[in-house]
Amino acid sequence: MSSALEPVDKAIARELNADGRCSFTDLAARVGLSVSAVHQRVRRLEERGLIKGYTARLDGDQIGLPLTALISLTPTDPAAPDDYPQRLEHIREIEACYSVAGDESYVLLVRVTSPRALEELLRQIREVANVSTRTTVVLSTPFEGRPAPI
Amino acid sequence: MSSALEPVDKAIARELNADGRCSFTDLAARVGLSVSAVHQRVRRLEERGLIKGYTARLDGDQIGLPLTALISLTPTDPAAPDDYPQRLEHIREIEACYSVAGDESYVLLVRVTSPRALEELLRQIREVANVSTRTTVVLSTPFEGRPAPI
DNA sequence: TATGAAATACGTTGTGC
DNA sequence: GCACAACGTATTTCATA
Repeated sequence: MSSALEPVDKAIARELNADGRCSFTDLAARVGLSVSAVHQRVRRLEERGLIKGYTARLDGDQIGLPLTALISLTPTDPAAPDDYPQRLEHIREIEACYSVAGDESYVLLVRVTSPRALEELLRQIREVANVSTRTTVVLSTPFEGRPAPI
Repeated sequence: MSSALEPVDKAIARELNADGRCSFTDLAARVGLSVSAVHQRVRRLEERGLIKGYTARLDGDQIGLPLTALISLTPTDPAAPDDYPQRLEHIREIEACYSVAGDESYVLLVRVTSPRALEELLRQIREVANVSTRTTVVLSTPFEGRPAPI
């Protein structure tokens, strides 16, 4: 197994998760280490893949993607090889893809410009992955992307 | 309605969404504007709420939250006032809360340490929000948090 | 809104512990 | 693995167009 996560690294991860643009100077102060030590540790966390990247959280409505949906996938041909994520990866409207336990095989989180765009996206997903879909439209998002409980 | 999104602001949002720690200097070069102009625009996008914040994307396994689940909520008492998000907000294991169209009222995305923690979380959600739950366990995450198609 | 310049703060690397 | 110091670069503000 991978080596245990030290409290300092945990604190660094927590702080950067809550504020991804936090300066190394601030970060150092918050975790009680020198700037260069923090710098070194952040680099290692990035290399390890514990920190997978940094992103600005955007408002869907304001960037022209006001329609969010959850799409559950069921293979049409149960004997087909399970390469669905690969087949779907190039579709940029798909923000996330989860392999799930339950009646269906995958759940996708998608963002589109309009109901028409959703219709077209569903057609594309069914075609490219050979699946049937069940779509749950998101009416509103009380909250999203909250900091992890670490 | 809010004023239309200019191409430059769109580009800024796209770049920061893809790389949240990108420097203003780089950003300026990428969108073809001076550093101070970009600085000004980023501030405005933050104030407008188009940029809601910045975050480091973390690996659930490595931070000790290896179990992800989607939880659908159905109110036990259909006559009760709909203040579910408020009731659930304090539970930090809940990363996102979507109000959805369909058989159920809400879908939650949660991350926990173990099956036992999930069991306890479900108990807590049912108690605090007076709902019944349907849980879909995530087996693996082929991809997540990809950049928005803008 | 944009730019360019000036002052301050920060990132980054090397050295020694 | 950490701290300190030194250098170059980035951020931030302001004056000006």
